[in-house]
Amino acid sequence: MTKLDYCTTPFVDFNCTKIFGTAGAAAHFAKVFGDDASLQRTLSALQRGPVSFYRDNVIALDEDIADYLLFVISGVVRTCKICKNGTRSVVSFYLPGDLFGWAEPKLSVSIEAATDAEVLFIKRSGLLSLASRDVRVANVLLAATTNELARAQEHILLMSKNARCRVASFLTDLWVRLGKAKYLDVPMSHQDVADYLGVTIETLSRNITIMERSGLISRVSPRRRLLLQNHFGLRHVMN
Amino acid sequence: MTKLDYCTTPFVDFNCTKIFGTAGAAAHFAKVFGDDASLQRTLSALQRGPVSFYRDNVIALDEDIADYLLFVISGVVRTCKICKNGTRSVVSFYLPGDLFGWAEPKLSVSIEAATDAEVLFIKRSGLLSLASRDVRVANVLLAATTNELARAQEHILLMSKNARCRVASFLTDLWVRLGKAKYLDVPMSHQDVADYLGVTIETLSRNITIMERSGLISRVSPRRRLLLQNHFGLRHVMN
DNA sequence: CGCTCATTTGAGGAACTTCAAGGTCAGTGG
DNA sequence: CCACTGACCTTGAAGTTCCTCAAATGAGCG
Repeated sequence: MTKLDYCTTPFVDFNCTKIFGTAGAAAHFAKVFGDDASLQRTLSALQRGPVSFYRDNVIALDEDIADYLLFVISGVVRTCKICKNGTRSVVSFYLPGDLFGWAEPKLSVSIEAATDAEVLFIKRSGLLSLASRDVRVANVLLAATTNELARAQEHILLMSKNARCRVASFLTDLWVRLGKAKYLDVPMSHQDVADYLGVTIETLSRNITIMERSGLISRVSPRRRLLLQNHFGLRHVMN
Repeated sequence: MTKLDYCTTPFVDFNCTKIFGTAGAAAHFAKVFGDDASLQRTLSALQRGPVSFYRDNVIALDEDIADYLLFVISGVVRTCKICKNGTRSVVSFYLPGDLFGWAEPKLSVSIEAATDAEVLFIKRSGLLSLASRDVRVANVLLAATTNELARAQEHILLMSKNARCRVASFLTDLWVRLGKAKYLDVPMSHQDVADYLGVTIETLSRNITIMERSGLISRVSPRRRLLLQNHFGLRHVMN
């Protein structure tokens, strides 16, 4: 867990350049909500953005009123909590295509950009009333929520395992979520990963080294690029 | 974490005596769904039970198809997972009034009675189509899900703290969920609590002893009855 | 009373954290 | 081009927490 002095800048930059126009956002949206034109129009009336954030920008603070759901267009968004003793825990990472923010009525975590990221804000009340009229929307919302719940429960299970297993599981899971590319480019900092896994960065680093030495993974040239070499072995470490 | 030999009897007793009639179930239901008579009739057409389970009975196995949502009428229900190395983790406890079971499409945990318990089964598909017609039902479902999600996220935060903090938080949280009675009668076994907190029963026991010695709590005569004496001190231990 | 099961206590060892130092890399200015 | 800087990651050594194994104690029940 990080100490408070690692904490992110408490600065909301709502005026970042909009990289995507609404067309780009709609394309991302279509993957989730389908491509019904009239539905898309209704949805785009509810949305605000996309808004761009730089790494470590705060998107919404703990205790804020949760009026908007968030839809990640690019980058990685983290939800985290700083406790009184100054340690930080990362509750979840959200990748492009993820829809989240169901807290009622206030946030219990703060929402921050783990990398440079673009986020769409969708008025919660509007989406809810739309869902009561359109079953497709309701199903998307239900799916998003149950998916997030399933992920949270997996996270709980992970946290009662040892560090090696947590790291192996995290890397494999991230590799799957990012589309099983040849290389795994870990997009967030090791500090973020460590705070997500409930270990120190030193323990994280040591366990990556151990797994590298036993031939399960290897570090490749750019900053945080890994090659998962022995998936069978990784699964064994994951239990 | 428990070893496999502590595991629950893999035996489903669907023929236990029905203790409550439908009237009793309806009363519990009304607290959640309101007391509209016609809505109650529609709901009772979807429900099955209440079914009684003895402690440690399996209600539904991991990997089962999740056709039904569960509504706890009495007792405590736990969801848990046994991993390959034989250790068990408890993901969540559900108390009377809790509605849960949103896994899609298969369960990823098994559902078991942590104490003798009565459970109502509600056809998922029926409840969903009812929700698309009745906003009240939809809201109840949304509230149940977001509530469960919030609880899961709290659990994640808990798991990255030390053992003392986890135990204190668990006891306080349980005391609140059970209605802040004078005494806290912990309904589930220490093994269940330990597996929920990701510590051994020995660590759990030692930390209860330590908190008792420092005057935060005290053990009272019946089996697992505690008195939370110093709520301020407890909050301090919880961070 | 004597059985069983659940819980508590103790001692030793493993895993993880803490503290401290060293290394790597990209950006910056001489 | 090269040294300097700061952010980030890695490594080492010492200390703490928690787990494991083992035994004792306590509670409920025939």
